[in-house]
Amino acid sequence: MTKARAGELSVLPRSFYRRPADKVAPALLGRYIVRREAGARLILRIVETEAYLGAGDPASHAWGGRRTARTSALFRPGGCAYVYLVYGLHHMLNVVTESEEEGSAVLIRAGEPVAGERAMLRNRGLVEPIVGGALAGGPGRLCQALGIDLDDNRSWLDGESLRICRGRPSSPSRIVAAPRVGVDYAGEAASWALRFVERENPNVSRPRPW
DNA sequence: CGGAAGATCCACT
DNA sequence: GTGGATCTTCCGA
Repeated sequence: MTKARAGELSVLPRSFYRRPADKVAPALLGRYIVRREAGARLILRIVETEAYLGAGDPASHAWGGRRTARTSALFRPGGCAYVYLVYGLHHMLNVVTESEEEGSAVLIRAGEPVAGERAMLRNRGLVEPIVGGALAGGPGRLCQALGIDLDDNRSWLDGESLRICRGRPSSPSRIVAAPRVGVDYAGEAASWALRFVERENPNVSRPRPW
């Protein structure tokens, strides 16, 4: 676990998110998610993301301009969180991109522990230190490790309790693009290379595209 | 109003 | 590799 340095903890400006999701997604690799929880600071370095392009993307919750109570946060301005529940069990953390009403976002799929690993283990309901990469490898695990739930839906990602900071951006040569996970229902869009991972990073979820 | 499916994870074979 | 957990949302009748 590498220590976070001061410059790495400056928050990303909202303008960072005001561009297409397929540009934001790779640019988020290496950034730090910083969670404040009861005085403790939990930090994950982002190592895997997926872009969801909005109304024109059959895999997106905004497909065809669909808009419901659950997905309303997806239509907020870039820089907000969109959190929802799948399978009745797992929370998913998304970053809204572009300007409001676009319905585009980036799903945060995996992170590498930088600080607060103890608290994350507790949040996961684990006692023993974790086996390689599984602490926050996967979107459900990541949310559980950080204690993210529907209370975080609609919040800005530059706030006290949850923010994304500059971190150490992944070098472009180590970024791999691949099809998104779990979107077989989306037809041809299931093969679009909108999943971005840091190559060889053990925290990346399955299947590993390298 | 019913039913099906879901941007997942874990345990077990 | 397969199936079960668990429940909200959404669409069609």
